[in-house]
Amino acid sequence: MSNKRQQIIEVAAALMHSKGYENTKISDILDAAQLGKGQFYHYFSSKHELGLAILDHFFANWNRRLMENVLSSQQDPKIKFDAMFESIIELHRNNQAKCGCVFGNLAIEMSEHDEIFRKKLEAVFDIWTEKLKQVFDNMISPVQVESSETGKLAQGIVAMIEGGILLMKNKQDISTLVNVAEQAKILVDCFVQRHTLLGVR
Amino acid sequence: MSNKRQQIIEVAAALMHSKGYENTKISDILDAAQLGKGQFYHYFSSKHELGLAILDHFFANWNRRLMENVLSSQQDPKIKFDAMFESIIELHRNNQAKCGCVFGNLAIEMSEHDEIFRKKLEAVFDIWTEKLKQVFDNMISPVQVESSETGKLAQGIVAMIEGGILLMKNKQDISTLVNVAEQAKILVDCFVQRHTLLGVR
Amino acid sequence: MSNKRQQIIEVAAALMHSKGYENTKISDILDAAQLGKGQFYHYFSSKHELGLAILDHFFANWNRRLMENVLSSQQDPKIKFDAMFESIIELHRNNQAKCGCVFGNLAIEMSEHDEIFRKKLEAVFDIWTEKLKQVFDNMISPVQVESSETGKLAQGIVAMIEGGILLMKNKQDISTLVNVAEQAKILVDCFVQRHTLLGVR
Amino acid sequence: MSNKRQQIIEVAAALMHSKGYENTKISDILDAAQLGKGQFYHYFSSKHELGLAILDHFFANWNRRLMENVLSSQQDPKIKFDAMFESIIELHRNNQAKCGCVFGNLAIEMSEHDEIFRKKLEAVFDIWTEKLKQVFDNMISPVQVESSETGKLAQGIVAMIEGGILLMKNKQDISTLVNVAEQAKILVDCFVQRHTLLGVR
DNA sequence: AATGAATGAGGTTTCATTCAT
DNA sequence: TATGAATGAAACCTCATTCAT
Repeated sequence: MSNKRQQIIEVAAALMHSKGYENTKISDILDAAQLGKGQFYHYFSSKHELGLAILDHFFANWNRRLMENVLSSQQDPKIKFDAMFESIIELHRNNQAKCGCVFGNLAIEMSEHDEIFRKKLEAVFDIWTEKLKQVFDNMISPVQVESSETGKLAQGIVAMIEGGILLMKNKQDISTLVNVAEQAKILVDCFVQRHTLLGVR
Repeated sequence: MSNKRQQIIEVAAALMHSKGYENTKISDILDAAQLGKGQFYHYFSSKHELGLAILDHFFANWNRRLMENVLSSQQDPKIKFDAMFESIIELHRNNQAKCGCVFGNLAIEMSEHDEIFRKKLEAVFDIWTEKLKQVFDNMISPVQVESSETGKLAQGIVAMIEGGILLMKNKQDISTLVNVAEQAKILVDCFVQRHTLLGVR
Repeated sequence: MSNKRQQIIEVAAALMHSKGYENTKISDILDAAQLGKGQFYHYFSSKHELGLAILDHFFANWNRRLMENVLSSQQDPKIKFDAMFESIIELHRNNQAKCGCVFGNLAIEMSEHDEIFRKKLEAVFDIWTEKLKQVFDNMISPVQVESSETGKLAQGIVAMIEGGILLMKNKQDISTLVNVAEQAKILVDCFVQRHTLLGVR
Repeated sequence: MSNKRQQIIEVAAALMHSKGYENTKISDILDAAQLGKGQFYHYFSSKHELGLAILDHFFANWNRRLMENVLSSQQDPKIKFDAMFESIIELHRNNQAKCGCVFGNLAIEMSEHDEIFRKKLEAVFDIWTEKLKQVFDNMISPVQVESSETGKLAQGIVAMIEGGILLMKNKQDISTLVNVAEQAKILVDCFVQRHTLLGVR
């Protein structure tokens, strides 16, 4: 895979994060990457293919940064859970709280009318939910709860984060996300308390 | 306000809910409304103005249906809270869980690059949050908590709903939203329990 | 059907006759018709649709001029047959023997890769063959031959004419077509002689 | 002449036979020949030059297969004439009756706007006509007819074949060509009969 | 000889908006 | 009001050809 291709992906990824798929024009990309008019189709067969490549690019980064480095580390599950929020908040603080979550953004823009995007994005949210579920399982272990319980909690937490980012993007204010993260922690604390108390009994 | 103008708004609202602002073409609207191509600019000065009118239209409906009829009714706050979820879930079930929330959709598409849309949408979420806050205040009354507490919870709940709708739209499966609603209720229950117990003391 | 649409068809028909489908560019058409850039798609949904409209236009003219006015007239079949050649030769003389037959041209350019064009063109050749068959049937009537005999002769004559036009276009010399027409008449004379002699017996 | 050059010609010939000159893209050729994108201009100065080389390639094959092996053999002229049709029909049967005659195809596509192609193609048809004329001269020998008579017949036969192939390509049905070949033989039989009877007298 | 990146003109198509009637 | 024609910038994409290595 050539260097230029990667360069295009990176430049375009920033544009697409900020402007969405449709509103990112190929000419914008080529201008930003300082490439000639005909170059784009040397590296991508279509704008759609680029969009998917960008999604893969974001997925890879996110997977490494959050799923592997944070949620799969050997630390205490509570610490991992908190670290996830720190990482997410840090990211959006760097973006002035304006861009939102690429996955959420694209889910809203593309899911209804593009099945390929929809499936890829579904995988992102599924992986996230599953990883969080494992973290929650560990939080209450050795107590065992019906497996679907932690899975449902995990989905609720992912929803809170995505919704929190959405509100933050609209308000262009990071504190919105910070507050929603607090609420998410409370929900998890509730859950843990309920189940560890039960376990102790 | 003429009849035709309202007709355009209603037809366009459905399109914009499903396809977003940019992907809704004026010609699509006029085709769907069975109006001549020149009609549009008699009623709207630009596509942008139509977009805002549609947003107002959605706001008015939503305000009446949810804010007034449900959240401002004289019923028990818990019942109102549950009724809100029922109403939301009913709406999305009718849409085959595919369209998502117009406000969330437009927030993601427009907030970063269109300040007017951003402000209007911000108002929607602010009103919602404020109304919910009052419901939560009533749930724990006569206990008094620091005002910001219920406000933060309300924001968390709005985030959960928006995030739940986002995940639902991506999965095209209403059960996602149903589950997230459950989690939201749990969070509120936790809150209420914590504060009413304290209050009793 | 608007005037401009017809104007575009006529301008484009001349270009497509001379340059073929692919080599006729929409910008050429708009230049020739003195229309602005965006006009084309007001009248046609695609270049392909225009191509088919042009084909219909040529078909209508050809059908009226040759099939109806000449081959369906009440005259003696031999006279009709000769008149057909005169009409065809006259047409190509006016074109300096350069353009060839639109139907033959498009058959060669489009048949293999465009089923819609192929079918429309097939209809042209089928109608022509059928009309000629009837003329031949009349030439030898009241003698009856197996029906397929005159049909096969008719197909052979159509082939000669199309091939004659092809050679003429390549040589840019009308005399090629004139000679091939002579040969075609000889073939028909042979046929008539063989069957009327038999009939006399 | 290098090996690769010949390889390009052969691959491109097949493409150009099926798709014509304009619709055969250099990148298609290089893909099909499994060569790098920069290779083309080492072997050809332009697409135009390649087109002419392909024409020469087809001409050489055709000349050997039909003009020399068949029409110039030492056999009886009637047998040679029939063998020519067998060879042609065999060729098109192998092509599923879809491609048509390269020479006819290119004559229609190129003659009007490319004088070099036109001349080369004219030579093909002239050679063919001349060779057929000799065959016909031999059929009626020792009877002598005015030389132009057999020449005109020959041109008529070439026209029939090209027209028959054109109709066959449009119908995608080999039986069209088979029938036209029958009609061509009838025309020649007529001619021979007329002149040998005269000659016997 | 060989590779694939680079160029850039130009192709079809889209669309918000304006104009003429 | 109402109609649809007109405009033209700009979108995505194609492709013959040239360049750098």
